[in-house]
Amino acid sequence: MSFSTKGEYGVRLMVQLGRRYGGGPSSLAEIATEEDLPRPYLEQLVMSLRDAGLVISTRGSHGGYELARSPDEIPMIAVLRALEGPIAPMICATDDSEAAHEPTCDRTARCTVNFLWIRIRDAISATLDGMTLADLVPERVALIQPMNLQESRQP
Amino acid sequence: MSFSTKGEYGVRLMVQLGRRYGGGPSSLAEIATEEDLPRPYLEQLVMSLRDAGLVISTRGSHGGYELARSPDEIPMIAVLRALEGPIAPMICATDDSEAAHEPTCDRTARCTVNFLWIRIRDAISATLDGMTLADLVPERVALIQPMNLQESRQP
DNA sequence: AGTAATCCCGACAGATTCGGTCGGAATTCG
DNA sequence: CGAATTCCGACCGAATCTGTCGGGATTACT
Repeated sequence: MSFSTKGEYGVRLMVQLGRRYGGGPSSLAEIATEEDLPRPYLEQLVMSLRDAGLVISTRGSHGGYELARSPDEIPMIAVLRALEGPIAPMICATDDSEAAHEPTCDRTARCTVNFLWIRIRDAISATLDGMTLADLVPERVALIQPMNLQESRQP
Repeated sequence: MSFSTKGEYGVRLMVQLGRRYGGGPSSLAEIATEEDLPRPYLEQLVMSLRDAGLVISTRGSHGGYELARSPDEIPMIAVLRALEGPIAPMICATDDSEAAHEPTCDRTARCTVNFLWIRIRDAISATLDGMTLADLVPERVALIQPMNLQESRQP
């Protein structure tokens, strides 16, 4: 099971915006060139990010997109939720409204199976909860958290 | 991002086989009825499980499928890999051959992004590594690990 | 031997999603 | 005004998902 390229492209877009943070809006054409991604496709993705309040847009000439907040205030779980939808390995394990969605499970044997999806969902959420965009912006990764790269190599 | 119904149906199938473990082969028709799933579709799924060595088949009349080993010797990560393919949130984070697939990443900015996918992958793998089919077979869940259900409710 | 049950296997097919493309309208800056 | 840019909806080919169908191979039972 995998994320789609929406997730990948969108995160790369956010990283680029992170590097440019504080320098005013950047045009999509600029970012599409730098990341070698199709600009019209990025247009679609950035809409989701804008609707989620993660980036703000400036229309007209010299317009573009920029982060709505500083990178360390943008949790990666919010980015991926905006791009890929709710983080749920299975419908019966959505994490949006945390309470009272048990009735969606109708059969008995499946409850034990549900337990599996919930564990997976929680593992992903826990990982994403601990990360912000700042952890992925190159300068900060190199300066502040070099040990994270070491940790993740061979766990 | 989510697993497909292949994963769900396949796991439910395995749980059913877990409950019947030790009682000889069970026909797919039987399991399809009990889980209310389309039998021809289950046929496809069970092929993957058989090819992965997780279940063994007996042909002919009174034939069917049964677990290849006892439930506590079947790690859930093997079940999901057989059903859904490699557990990788993104192509650059496959976990099959653990060494030397860095060269697939060609751009520089993406390396920091790759770091994210690897963390997610590791989180899922770690969760799945700790679970076997025995954890999902109803009787054992109720008798041996009731506290797990408590733990996972509101983390 | 015959028959019923069952796995095995490949082909097909409708729906949905993925991964974009295209064209144009609206907005803003110079 | 004109150029740059976002905004937005429509469209589209390919792949995947979620099955269905038909028949062949194998075995147990009578």
